[in-house]
Amino acid sequence: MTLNETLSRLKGQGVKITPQRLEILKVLLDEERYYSAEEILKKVQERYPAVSFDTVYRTLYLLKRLGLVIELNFQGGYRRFEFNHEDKHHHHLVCLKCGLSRKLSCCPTGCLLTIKKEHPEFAITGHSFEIYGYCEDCQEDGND
Amino acid sequence: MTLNETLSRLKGQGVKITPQRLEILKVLLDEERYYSAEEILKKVQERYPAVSFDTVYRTLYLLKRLGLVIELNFQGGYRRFEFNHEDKHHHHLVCLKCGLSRKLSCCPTGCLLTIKKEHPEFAITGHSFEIYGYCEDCQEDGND
DNA sequence: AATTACATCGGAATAATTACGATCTAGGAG
DNA sequence: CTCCTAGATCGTAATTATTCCGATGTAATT
Repeated sequence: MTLNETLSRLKGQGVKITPQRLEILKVLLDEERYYSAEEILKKVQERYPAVSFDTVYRTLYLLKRLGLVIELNFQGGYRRFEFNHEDKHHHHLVCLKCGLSRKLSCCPTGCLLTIKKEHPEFAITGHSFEIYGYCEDCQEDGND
Repeated sequence: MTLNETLSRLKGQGVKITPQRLEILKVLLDEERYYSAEEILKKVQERYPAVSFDTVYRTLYLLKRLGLVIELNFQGGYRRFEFNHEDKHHHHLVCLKCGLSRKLSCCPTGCLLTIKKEHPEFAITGHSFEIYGYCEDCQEDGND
């Protein structure tokens, strides 16, 4: 999705476009990877030094509620955020070091169907499927 | 795995069995579900009121390193811990309200193979696959 | 029973996230 | 274009989860 498409979609939902929100969106759209809240803050502060964490978190959760951002909970309790370029749901291959993510072509739907049959009493609301490892660049540095 | 099996396995690894560790193990073995660190602390304090968070966290990560405990990162950044009853890797159906978990019979190995072929440059170290929802009991109360 | 390496306690430090009152501003109305 | 107002932001403080640390205690070996 382009920045303009995103903006008009936001306007359509009655969301105000502030310079801070615009900058956060630019950061998210710039690179296809998971960002920590702090990374986003730092990048936005390069242009708007006064931006606060509050704004970053509020904007991220706003975008998440609207389906434009995906949140991932890494092992160790680290949360990261990525722009949801497509509308349809998909999974990721994620680098544990730099946060780079690659979209995956497959989704374990077969498993899901089996599970729904096996546990009809359970109200399933969602699932996670992420593959972790180290990308080409991060394998070279010692990864700990 | 029974408590005794677990204890002898720990002794075999040179781990001291303290009353606190014993109590934490009893809590984990009692019920098949994910616990937050705080829940475990509370339960252990029923018997040993002086136990500290430090001990709980240290013990959990000790058990995790030894493969006896699994850690899961819930949406929202909540970390929870469960005893790993079996040695072989498996996934869970998890209740977002009470933490109850049911072991799943299937693992998306098909997907994994496809992905390995598609991204040979990526060093895969692990994957997560969890299904979220509400268990029978928690559907009745308003779930938010 | 003595020894000692490792555990624990309690509280303080750190880190991540959320809350809040005062101030500011995007975008619609006139 | 200017005014108006709901909603956004700032700066900071509060909250929450987790980790650290020095003093003390203890499991298990000798």
